[in-house]
Amino acid sequence: MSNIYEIAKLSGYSPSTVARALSGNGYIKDTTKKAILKVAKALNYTPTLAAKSLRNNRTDKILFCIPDICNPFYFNMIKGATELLTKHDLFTMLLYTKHDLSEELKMIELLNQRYGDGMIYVSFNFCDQNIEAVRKTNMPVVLTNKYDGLKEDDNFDYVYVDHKKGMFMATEHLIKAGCQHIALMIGDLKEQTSKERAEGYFEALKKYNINMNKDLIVYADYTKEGGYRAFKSLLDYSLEIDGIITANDLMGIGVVSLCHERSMNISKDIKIVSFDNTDYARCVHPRLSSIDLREEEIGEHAAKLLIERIIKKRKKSKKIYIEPRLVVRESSHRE
Amino acid sequence: MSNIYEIAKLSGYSPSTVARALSGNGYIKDTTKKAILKVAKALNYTPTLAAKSLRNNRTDKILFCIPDICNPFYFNMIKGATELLTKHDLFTMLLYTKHDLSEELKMIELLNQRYGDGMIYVSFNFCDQNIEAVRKTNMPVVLTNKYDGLKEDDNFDYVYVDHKKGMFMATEHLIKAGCQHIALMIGDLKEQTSKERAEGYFEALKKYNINMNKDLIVYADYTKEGGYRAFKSLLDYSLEIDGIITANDLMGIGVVSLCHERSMNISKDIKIVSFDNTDYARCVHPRLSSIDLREEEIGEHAAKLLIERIIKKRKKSKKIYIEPRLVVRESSHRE
DNA sequence: GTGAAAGCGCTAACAC
DNA sequence: GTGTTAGCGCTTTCAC
Repeated sequence: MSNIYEIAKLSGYSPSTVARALSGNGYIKDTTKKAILKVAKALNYTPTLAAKSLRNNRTDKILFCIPDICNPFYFNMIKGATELLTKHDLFTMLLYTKHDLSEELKMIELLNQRYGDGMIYVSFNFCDQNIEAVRKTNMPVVLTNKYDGLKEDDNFDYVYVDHKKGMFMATEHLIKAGCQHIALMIGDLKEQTSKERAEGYFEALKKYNINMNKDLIVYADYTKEGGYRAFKSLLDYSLEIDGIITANDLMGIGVVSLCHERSMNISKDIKIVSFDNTDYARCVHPRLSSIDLREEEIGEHAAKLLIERIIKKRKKSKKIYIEPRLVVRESSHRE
Repeated sequence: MSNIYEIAKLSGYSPSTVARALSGNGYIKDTTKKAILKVAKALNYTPTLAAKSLRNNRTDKILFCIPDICNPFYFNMIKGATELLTKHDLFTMLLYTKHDLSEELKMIELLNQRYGDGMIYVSFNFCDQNIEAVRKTNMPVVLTNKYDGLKEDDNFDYVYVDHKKGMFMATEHLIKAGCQHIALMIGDLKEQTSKERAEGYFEALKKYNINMNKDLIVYADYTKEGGYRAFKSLLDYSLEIDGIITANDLMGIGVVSLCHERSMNISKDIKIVSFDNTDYARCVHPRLSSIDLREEEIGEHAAKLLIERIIKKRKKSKKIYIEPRLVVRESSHRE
């Protein structure tokens, strides 16, 4: 690796003149600049990031923590964010936390060590531990979910999609389509996102005076296989079911699989609405109705907030609220 | 941010003693160590990466370049690699290149600036330009594909899956299942991976004395929509087709969509084999037969090679060869 | 056992 | 318009 001093030696100029030539800042004669750049090129010079960021306290990188890279739900979010960040010469560093708190804490520690200038933090479960760790970093962090334990002087930005409302919309849609026995397939209610979503389901049932049947709620792990198994146990319980909402598309696909296996007619025998509106929702037959959480916009907004903090030095926190959207497809058509 | 000097001041010890306490290296009295660590904790001290890596010429990060995060093909590869790297305290930094050469060059430039200690480089198209850029970095890079233009003194590691053989297996499978008019849906043949795969198709046809019909080859862009459109144009050409191989699962799903739309009986009217064997292959009905390229193992091997270079200082290059595998499912069952 | 000091490569303030 | 210098926070060698 060559450095500024080598270029200085070879070109016969001082290191600071070399620096001027390379950075474009400060006064410099055109001929010397050219001469220096020529030497730099010959040496295949590239600035060393570590030195630069030690000096400037900037890394030009953004940490993007996602729970799971295998879930297409995050693709568009990543895309939306990355595109905007790139425009401001910020690189996106993807880190995946495997849905695991201790991994999340490691990533926050990375921010603390200044692996990046800021973080977009996606988690299903903001809790006291991870939020406290984020507080300690004292760095720009955008949360992509609500967290109810915020303190008075907390200064986080966040982009919030109303999961509860999304679930309300899904449930209402099935009710209006004529369903009376609507099952809910959801994750661990200790996780905040699952909890919020479940609340939307309860609220909709209440509004339409439908009695909640606890046996119609099954728990699964947000995977296709999990959805398949959970739906099987539900069916084997021999309950009357005419609609089901799954808390993500992958589980929805698991449900579809089993319907095919058992020759159930989707939309006639049972209507399905899922969550996330990813590519997967359009892969199966019939295609799944799904709640669109508008991830690309979440990503864009998160990036925007971060850019404001880092580049424009905004001090006050901002909260952005995004409305979910119901996308109706064949899996829940009225006969 | 606190640093070693602050801790030194507050604890009453010199910076170098503080460093000893924090690193665990060198002689230090147990009581002073404890005292120093206490202060460090009180100040919420974390070492600054930039300073560390400037000094040590190590970042403990690995750059992982992938063409497309939206393609589940890479998931398992990332998983396989990350798990191994994590065990050696190397963090994986995902960078996606959007299938774009200039983006790839940017990522290589990042390596040059020592954003990471090494790189796992996935590309559909290793060409003189990107390979030359990699050469110039003089850093450990593992290529996950073959590149024919290697020079005598090149010292790259690579993990190589035989795409040609995979395609040969797919084609042979359809032939043995009774297909006579096998279409091929593939990407731009200027891209090396597409080209290799196409060769496997030609070779299999040749071996079984089936005349190659150029009209049966369609080009698509490795997306579901692209597959759908390409297959449509193929059908509208009113050719006799009893089998089709798609160069990835997403295009395969596009084909399945159209089959459903036109009420074609998959496996009876037309047999389908796709490539990659991702989750998507098991999402549709009937499930797709697919060539498994064993991505998780690719990732693991790539990580292993990199670790050997970085930690064990291996100097000589290594090449690892992985055999593809055919996974037969309902889309290509013999009647 | 502890302290002092140099240097990784860059930037920016200041001197000439 | 160019050169000198100090310092970012850490590690490591040498001195005591």
